[in-house]
Amino acid sequence: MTQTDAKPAASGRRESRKMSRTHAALLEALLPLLEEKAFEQITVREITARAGVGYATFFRRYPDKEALLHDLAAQEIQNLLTMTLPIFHTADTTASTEALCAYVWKHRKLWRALLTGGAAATLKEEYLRLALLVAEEQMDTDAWLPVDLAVRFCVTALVETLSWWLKHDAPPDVHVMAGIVNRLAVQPVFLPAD
Amino acid sequence: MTQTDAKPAASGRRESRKMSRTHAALLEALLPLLEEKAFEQITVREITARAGVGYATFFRRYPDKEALLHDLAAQEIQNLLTMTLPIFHTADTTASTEALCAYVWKHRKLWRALLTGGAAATLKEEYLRLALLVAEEQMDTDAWLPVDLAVRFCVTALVETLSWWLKHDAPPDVHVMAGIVNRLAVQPVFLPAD
DNA sequence: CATAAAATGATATACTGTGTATCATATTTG
DNA sequence: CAAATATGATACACAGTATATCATTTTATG
Repeated sequence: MTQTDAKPAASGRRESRKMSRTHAALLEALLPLLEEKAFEQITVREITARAGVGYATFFRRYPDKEALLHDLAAQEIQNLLTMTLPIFHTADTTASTEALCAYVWKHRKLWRALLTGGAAATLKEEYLRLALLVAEEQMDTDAWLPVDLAVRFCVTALVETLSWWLKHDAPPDVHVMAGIVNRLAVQPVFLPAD
Repeated sequence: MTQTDAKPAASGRRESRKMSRTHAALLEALLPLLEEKAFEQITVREITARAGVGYATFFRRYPDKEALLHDLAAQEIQNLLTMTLPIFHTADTTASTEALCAYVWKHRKLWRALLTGGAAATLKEEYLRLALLVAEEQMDTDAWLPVDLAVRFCVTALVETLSWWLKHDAPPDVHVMAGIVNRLAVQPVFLPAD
């Protein structure tokens, strides 16, 4: 994910091997650190030390820690969103939900780091931002529930249930988890009956 | 809330008038700051400046910012939890949910500051901590949903919907909001039918 | 292969914020 | 009034961020 274009630098200039190595080293250094501690208390020094890269070099590529996290997560978030959207266009939401859970489970090492550390809040915000963009046009819930609240609820419930899943000691299998996600995060939005 | 026992200091020693004034000044200084910006980017210097209190004096009472926030919010969180619990012991959850929303609306100035700033995460954690303590004994959901996940979901959904409510420009009235909260945060846990 | 361009490492520096220590002053308590 | 103590002001050590500089290494190019 994101081997290229970390810092497009305006004009399309290629990334030398050296830059690529530095780039990859920083990305690969963050992941294990996210498994160890919360994102907020990871220092740039730790990242650069683990990456085997000079401290100042970090700021030549990223303006701050958050940019590195975004670079690491952006593509994965987009993927997850792409798998989330079909849920709201199908009569039977079960299949889509199960596909979503299967995807997360397949990439659970990455998602565990992204969701169970202190990075979760940042991740959720970015996810929410993208989701709200496509919500107005694509998603239509019943009038009793404002669309923006519906999106917020779904994303929040999804992130919460998934992070519970990924940090659980004896996690339910994909099918069972999909059922839970469906009932907690999806169905409530589509059950308008009073 | 919490005029007394901010720092029990082991042996029960009374709090002089001077201490009380300092104590109250700090608590009352945090609230307006929370309405202005996220908790993380509020500095101790700002708090003490607004409280009209020396910088070092802050650390004589609280070990850090978080302790002050906790002191400010602890009682309110307990109150909210007390109003939340009945929801899970009644057949008709509507009445309890409505009482909860009415309470939050009545204290909306405080809760808006607590939930819509960067303090929300800390608040939610504390709320969750207390809720999990009483969950095992009091709350019983259907077997398909692990109790700890049920509690996490409810608290998360509750905090999310309430903070949406409090930061909304034209917020729904208490009755309508109670209906939304009921459907999004409460019912999903109690609708076991497949 | 030689040379210019570019990225890096190492280091110094400015800055912000935290938390502690000290001491003179003001206030409370007995 | 006198002792105890809370406060204000200040200095300080410390950690982390972000920038700047320059010598060195690597890469690109003729």
